[in-house]
Amino acid sequence: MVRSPFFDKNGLKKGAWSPEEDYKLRTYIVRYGHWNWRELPKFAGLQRCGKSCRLRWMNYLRPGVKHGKYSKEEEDLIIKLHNQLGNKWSRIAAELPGRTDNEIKNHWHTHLKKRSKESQRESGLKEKYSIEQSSETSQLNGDLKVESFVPNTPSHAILESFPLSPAPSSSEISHWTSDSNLATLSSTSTSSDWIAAEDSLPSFETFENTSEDFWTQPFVADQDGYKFPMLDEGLISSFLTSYEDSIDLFYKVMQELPGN
DNA sequence: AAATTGCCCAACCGCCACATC
DNA sequence: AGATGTGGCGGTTGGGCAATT
Repeated sequence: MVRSPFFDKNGLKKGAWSPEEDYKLRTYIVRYGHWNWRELPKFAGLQRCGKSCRLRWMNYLRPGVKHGKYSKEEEDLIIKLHNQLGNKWSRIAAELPGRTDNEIKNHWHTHLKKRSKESQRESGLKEKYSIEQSSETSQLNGDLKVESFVPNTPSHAILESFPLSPAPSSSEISHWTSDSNLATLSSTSTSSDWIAAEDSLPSFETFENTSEDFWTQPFVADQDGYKFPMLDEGLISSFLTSYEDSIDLFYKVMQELPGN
């Protein structure tokens, strides 16, 4: 489905990401943030260009990114927004929590473009029909109002269905309550080990907001060989604890919602 | 069962806007 | 004011996979 991995002339890896690469990128960003995409791969131990890392993070690894089936409401909203904004995928994505511009763009081209054309044709036919009808009926009975075609749902209806967005899905969160299994990984670990370890990682956002001068600190290397700015240990552990607490709370709330 | 076709989506590429020097 | 660096956006592509022949 994706390009097979290969190395370009500059020695940079291209193509599909391995679980190990995902793990390295996610671990690095969760711990230290994306302070500079160009430099980040070097520090994270990745043979990728910064752009590739950014894309992988934004479209796949970032907490809260939803994958899988689109709801009818989401599809209607995409069509509506596309009618209003055109191919402004990032603007459209901003209205759909958890969906990325890339994913929406793909979904549009593979599913919705056809549907949109069909409904436009239908509405065109309806309009034509209604004009013909109304001119006929008005001639006979005077004016008659014809209901216009309204295929869309208001955007707030979608937004209200994601009260805590952007946030990880409940299935992701259930794996994020500790990062204890990270320490057990090594170069001999299997793909599923890397995937399981990845799923245990928390978001960086809270931490990022906590320390404004985070990236002005000098760099050191941690036990995994990652380089990162020097930080107060207490700050890191308080971030992890508070994040885990809020995740637990969120998970509890999700379980108590109707339908769960 | 094998070959062909078309769909789907992750990832790449080029360009642009903005920030910084 | 111009050069350079970086992030972000939108168009396009490669190739796995399921459906069809």
